[in-house]
Amino acid sequence: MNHKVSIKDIAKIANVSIATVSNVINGTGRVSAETASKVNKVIRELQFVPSASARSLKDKNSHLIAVVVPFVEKGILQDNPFYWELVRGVENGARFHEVQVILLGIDEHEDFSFVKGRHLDGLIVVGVYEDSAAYAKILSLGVPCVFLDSYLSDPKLYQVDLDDEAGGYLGTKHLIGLGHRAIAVLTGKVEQGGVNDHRHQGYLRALQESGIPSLPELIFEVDSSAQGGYQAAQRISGCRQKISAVFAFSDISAMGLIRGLYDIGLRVPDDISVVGFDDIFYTQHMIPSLTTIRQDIVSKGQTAVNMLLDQINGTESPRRKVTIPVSLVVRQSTIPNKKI
Amino acid sequence: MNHKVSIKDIAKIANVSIATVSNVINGTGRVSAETASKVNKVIRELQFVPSASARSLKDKNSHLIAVVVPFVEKGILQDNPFYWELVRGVENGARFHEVQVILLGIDEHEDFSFVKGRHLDGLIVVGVYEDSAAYAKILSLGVPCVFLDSYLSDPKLYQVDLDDEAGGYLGTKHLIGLGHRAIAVLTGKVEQGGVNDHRHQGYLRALQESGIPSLPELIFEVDSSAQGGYQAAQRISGCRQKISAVFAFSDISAMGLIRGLYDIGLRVPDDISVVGFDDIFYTQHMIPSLTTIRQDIVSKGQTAVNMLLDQINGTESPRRKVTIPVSLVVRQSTIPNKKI
DNA sequence: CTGAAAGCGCTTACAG
DNA sequence: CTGAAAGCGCTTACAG
Repeated sequence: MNHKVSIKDIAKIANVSIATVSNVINGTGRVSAETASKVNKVIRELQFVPSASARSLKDKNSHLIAVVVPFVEKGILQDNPFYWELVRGVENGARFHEVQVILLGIDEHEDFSFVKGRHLDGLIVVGVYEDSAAYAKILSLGVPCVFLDSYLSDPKLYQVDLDDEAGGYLGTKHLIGLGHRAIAVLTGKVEQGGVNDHRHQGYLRALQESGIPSLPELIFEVDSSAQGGYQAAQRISGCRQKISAVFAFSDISAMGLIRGLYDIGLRVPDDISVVGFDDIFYTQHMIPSLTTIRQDIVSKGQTAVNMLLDQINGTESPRRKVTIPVSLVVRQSTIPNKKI
Repeated sequence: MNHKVSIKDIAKIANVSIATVSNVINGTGRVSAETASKVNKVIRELQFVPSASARSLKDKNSHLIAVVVPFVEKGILQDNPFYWELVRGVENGARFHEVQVILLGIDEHEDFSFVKGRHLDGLIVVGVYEDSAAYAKILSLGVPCVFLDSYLSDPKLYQVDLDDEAGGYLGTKHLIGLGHRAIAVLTGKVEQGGVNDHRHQGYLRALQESGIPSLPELIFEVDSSAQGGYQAAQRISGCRQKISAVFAFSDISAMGLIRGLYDIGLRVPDDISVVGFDDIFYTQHMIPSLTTIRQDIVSKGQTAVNMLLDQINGTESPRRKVTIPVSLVVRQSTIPNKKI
């Protein structure tokens, strides 16, 4: 289209130097009100927008951050809608600060060269493990980061986590309160000290508190996916222990589980009670609606952005680690244990 | 951290000029194999990554595209997981071409200055209407665009749409085949010539083909959301016509509807059959699982990226308009009309 | 209060 | 095959 207008064009038309135009734009230096308004007028007329590339070439910051999420398989992002919620939160928080968000899936071969290449101001990293290659590479980048759901041990790191232990505890406690004793858990992949491990710890604490022994055969380490939950149904119904309740560590696996149980003739909640985790938006529309542990995913994303920007701007907030609270939402998928 | 290494550092160490380094990096000009390998070695050693800002300052293209999606309310993205699927497709397609993706929610006040500011190479725009302010502004930008689900009349525009009319036809035909005659539709917001209008046209065609009169009282223009579907349940059960089947133009509203019907004592499919639209991943895990019109959302995103990049690179493909096919997936939510 | 000039890290004709 | 130089659009000391 129309040959891109630059600061030079503005300067020429406004009859000032480019330095002055720059000063007007950035509110730096001292400019007379008169000159400023003259320049601003021209800027408006020509719809001038400063070049981000030129700026970041000098400045050394790009007002660009990336949300880094792991791929499931090569090249394709996780299909858990959880990520969408998170990204919505990040977009929302970033927008408020005039920063733009690049979305980025990574696998173990990612070399993160784009971080340098694009002069990214910072990274929001979701779910990396301490011993992963990605983690090491990210740290070596020396760029501001906020880690989500990662439970990293280094206290210097900025992290946003959920109170997973409390979630595990609350869900289990709820079931115990309903008279259930043989409570199975669908943990998803358990990494030492990771999200699911913490939820599991909460489960154990609740059990212990009520003097219920924890049985290893009640732990099902199946995939955190609908398929994973679906497949678990078989194993649960075939279990020696007559399981009366299941706590799935993700709504998505709870959904698969319920469907799986249904297909082998078991009804929720009549035959088995089920508790999920996350409170993904559609849990309330399921039949039966799902009792679950609620977390505010959008606010998690917003919190992460804010921490990242504080870090970038040197407004070092004292809080390096934020824990988002959870709560229990009781719906229809859990009822008192009838065999009591 | 370590003072950013530039092309100059490489040149100095490799004992060549910066022009040569540039040529090696880009495979341009003529460079002896010897020199090239020497330069490459230094690049590798210093882990040099060229600056995207500096490049785009010269080049005039940034290898950055944006996915533009409308906000529901101010500042927050739609919560329909449909968008996540789409974004996954775009990320995947873009990755393959070494382009990065900015995610951007817009409302009617968006001025799109970031497009100029960031020198974006192109835009993938989801669901804008011909008479919207956003549409006019986007066109005036003069930047390559691909419009998704927008049904714009200008034949010059690059567009990816779904075969919505066929979808509307297939779903309705399926219900008619099962003996249903009083078939209600939950349309979502109908814009003249838009997505839902096309689906509605398909519905009308199927009806007409079977000699079934179309009754205006069977058209429910409720929100394409779980809430919208939920609220429609009341009106549907209270309708004069004894409705035996409902075709919801989104899975998300079908889900809300089924739940709403359930809450007032109506069972799907026994009392009412329901067909959805989209085949969002969890439809197969619902109880009953949902009969729906399937579209491949991920491939829609991929197609859009490819068209956009062809356009950017001047590899003008002859196809300006691509229509993604739909198919019917029969599951448990539809059964023969018993009152026949 | 305002302007001339250097420089950010590249690419691209143009010489040689 | 290789290099010196200009220039992309800004910002930032530094003069005046």
